[in-house]
This record gives sequence, structure tokens and C-alpha cells, in this order.
Amino acid sequence: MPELPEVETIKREIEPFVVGRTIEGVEIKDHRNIKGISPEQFKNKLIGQKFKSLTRQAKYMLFELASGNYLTIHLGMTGRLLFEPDNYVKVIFNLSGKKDLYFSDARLFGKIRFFNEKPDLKLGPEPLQKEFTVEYFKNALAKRNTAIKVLLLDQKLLAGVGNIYANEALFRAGINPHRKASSLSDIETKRLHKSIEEVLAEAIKYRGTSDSWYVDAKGEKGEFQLHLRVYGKKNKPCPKCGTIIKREAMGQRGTFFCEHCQK
DNA sequence: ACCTAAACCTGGGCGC
DNA sequence: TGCGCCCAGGTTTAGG
Repeated sequence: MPELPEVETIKREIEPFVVGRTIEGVEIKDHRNIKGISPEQFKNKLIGQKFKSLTRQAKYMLFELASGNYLTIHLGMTGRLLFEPDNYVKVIFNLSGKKDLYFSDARLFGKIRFFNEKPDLKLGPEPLQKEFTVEYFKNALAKRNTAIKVLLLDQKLLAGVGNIYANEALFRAGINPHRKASSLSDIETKRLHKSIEEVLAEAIKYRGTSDSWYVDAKGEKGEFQLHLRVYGKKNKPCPKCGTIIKREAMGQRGTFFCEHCQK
């Protein structure tokens, strides 16, 4: 499941591939990933347009077109952007220079949208950017009765963290996922803030986590799955103390933690 | 405003 | 070998 590090990895690969190229054609194999506009309109809006820039905002890729229009792609759970097709291709972008970019998505949770101008994605600050300060984090958690694990997945509070890195950051910070957000001490908040930044930076370094579906634009797996400490480790020993890792559902998401190390 | 939970999807893994 | 069942989760939506 692509989170911030996975999307960043793909963004870095495809940026030089798309910028400056013109969209000469769009082939839609399944229209269900395209939101808010008919497949025909989508084609009409895009064909002939040139990519000016590509940026990432949290888990979104934001394609700026030379006209001032924008294209956003969210990969959902199983979305991929590929230089070569796989078995689940839904949309193909034919680019100038005889290059194709393939959007693949087995489970159809990915979303592709067209905007006339730069969209407001309604996201909170993202870790690794200066707006995500300890002070902001502290204020955002105060007065919240929700479990910290659930809040970490709230993209309006903090954009880019998904289930894998929420679990990993809490383990690194030694904080139990069930803790109410407002119950975290200043020291714990600071520790969690740091853990979030560290785990994301490390995951980018290892080109993302290929726990299940994720591959980069070249179709290659990342390596951060080799460095996971609790995510997906149900019934395995905690890497710090050897206690058996628990799995529970929280907010309908798998939550993995060590009862001994995470208080 | 806050909080919870269902719905959207289908490939893969499992049990039989 | 193959069938049926269940699980995976990011985001949106609905409802309390």
C-alpha cells in the first residue's frame, strides 16, 4: 500500500520521464479509476497537453500541465505507475517520444482526477516539511480522545502516513497504539514526532515497503519490508525484547505492537 | 466538531 | 485441482 515513501520513490523515477512530454493519447481499459468526469471528457481534456512539472503532496502525485490544468493520481491500495505494463493496467498515457506510462490498479481504489487549476487537496502538514513542528503536533493531539494510532492515519492532521508507518513509528517511540492522543506527555509527543520523521526518511532511503503489492515505476520491489519491526509480525518475537507481537484491529485496520515495549 | 463504522474493490491465501 | 470463504486498507460517506 503506497504511503509517502512509496509515492516519493515513484515520483522521483517518473518526474524526468514525463516532464516536457506531450500526452498524445489516453487508453482507458477501465474507467472506474477516473473520478468526476466521463472517460471521453477525460481524454479530450488531456490529449495535446504537455507536462510542466510533477510534485508529490502526501500520497498524491500532482502533475502540472503547461496550460495550468492539473492531473492528480492517488494510488490507493494497489495502484502502480509503470514504465512497462503488468496484468492490471487500467489507463495508458501515450507520451511524445513514443513513451508510454501505465497506470495499473488491481483493486480499483486508486483515483485519477482532472482539475482546471491547482487543487486544494485538503491535507494537513506533512512530516519532513517544516510546517510539521513538535508544537503543531502537540496542539493537534491535545483534547483528542481518539487512540493515537487512529489519529496518525488522519490525513487532515498529518498527511502521508498510512498503516505501515503508523505502526512502525509507534513502536519506535515506545507508545502503545491504544493510548488516547491527549494522554501523551510532551516527551512522548516529541519522541513520536521524531520517530515519524525517521521512519519515513529511512523508508524513502530503502525505496519503500514491498509488503504486498507495491513496486516502483520499473516494477522493482523496495527493501524497507526487511526493516519492519512490528508491521505484519503477528505472533513473532519483538526485535527488542522477544515478547510476542500482538495484532488487533483498530479503526478497522491491522494494528501490530509489543505490549512490553509500548506503554 | 468529534467519533465510529460501513462501503468501495478483487487478487491471493487458506481450508477443505 | 478447484471451489468458497475471508482478508488486505486509503479514502469517502453516512450517521450518531
